[in-house]
Amino acid sequence: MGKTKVAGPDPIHRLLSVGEVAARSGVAVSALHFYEAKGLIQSTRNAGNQRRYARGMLRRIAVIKAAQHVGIPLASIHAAFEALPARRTPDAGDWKRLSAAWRAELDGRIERLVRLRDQLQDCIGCGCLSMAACPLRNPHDRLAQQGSGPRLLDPDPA
Amino acid sequence: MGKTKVAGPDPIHRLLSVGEVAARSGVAVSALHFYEAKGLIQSTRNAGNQRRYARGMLRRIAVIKAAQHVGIPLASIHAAFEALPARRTPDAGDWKRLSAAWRAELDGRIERLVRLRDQLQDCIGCGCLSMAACPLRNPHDRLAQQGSGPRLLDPDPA
DNA sequence: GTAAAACCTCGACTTAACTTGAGGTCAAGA
DNA sequence: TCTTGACCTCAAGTTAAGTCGAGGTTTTAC
Repeated sequence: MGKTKVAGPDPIHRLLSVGEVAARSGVAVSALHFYEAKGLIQSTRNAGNQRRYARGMLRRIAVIKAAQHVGIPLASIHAAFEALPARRTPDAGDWKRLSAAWRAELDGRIERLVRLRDQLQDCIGCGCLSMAACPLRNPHDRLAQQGSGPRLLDPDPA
Repeated sequence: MGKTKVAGPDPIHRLLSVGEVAARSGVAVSALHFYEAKGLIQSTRNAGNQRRYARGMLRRIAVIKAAQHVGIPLASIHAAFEALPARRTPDAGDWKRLSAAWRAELDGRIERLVRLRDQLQDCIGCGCLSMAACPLRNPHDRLAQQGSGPRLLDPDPA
């Protein structure tokens, strides 16, 4: 990827082309198209039907990336964005609420992962999956009762 | 799913059919076929070309499920299994080594997730992605240098 | 001995999150 | 003006981890 030309010191209100947004956000042009199709970002069009982005979109994209990075699926990000003010640019308070919600989700996920880690060690490491204490154990005398087999470890509340 | 018939108290060396394994492991028959195609499990065939599993395969499947549950992809599970003794049944020590390796991986993942959670809060929550201290910030003066954009947060070492 | 249940293979479909390519248009510099 | 390079749309491909169905065989139970 060569560098996208940037025409000098941009006036603060200049709209950005899709290539510029891609370069600055580190997201591929195709991904931006994709996000737009999914309703995660918006753009206006110029006379020649090319996308033009307001600078604020960069923050939105940064938030998308951050959320993705911690494993939040696009669908959830989309849902969270729906809760943001309709068309006015979200302010500090808006973003703060968003991050608090995700923080809670992450706390839960971390906690779950810690539990799983410990169980994994007990279960695989014990060398005997037939021990009564082992959650991994699948007792011969208790076959799949619910059609979904033994719920090893814990069910994913996602 | 109706219950699969089990012909009384099975002799300990009887081989299991795919349906029995499915019922006991809680894994669908189609998934067992899939795992076999991927080389994660093995079976022999009877005269009529039907799969027959040694009892030990149940443990292997339990380990697959446990690993999957903590987010380890099948490809990695497969790789880990390659390190197990070729055709002899893995013993306690073998499984112990495996779980230790995964434990380490999980420790890393948890640690990373904790860091990300804290950064997420600082970055999104701060209400100003342009602050110098914010890792999410994408400075105007430092455009994507390596063709992959700013490495927000931290790269995934998986 | 026959019917139902379980099994077989193979190909197509599913979701997520994109990428790649084809075929065509728009914009900017020499 | 002309030629790139950036952009457009839309369709199809990709990976993971399976599921589902069709069409056909084997086993089991009565």
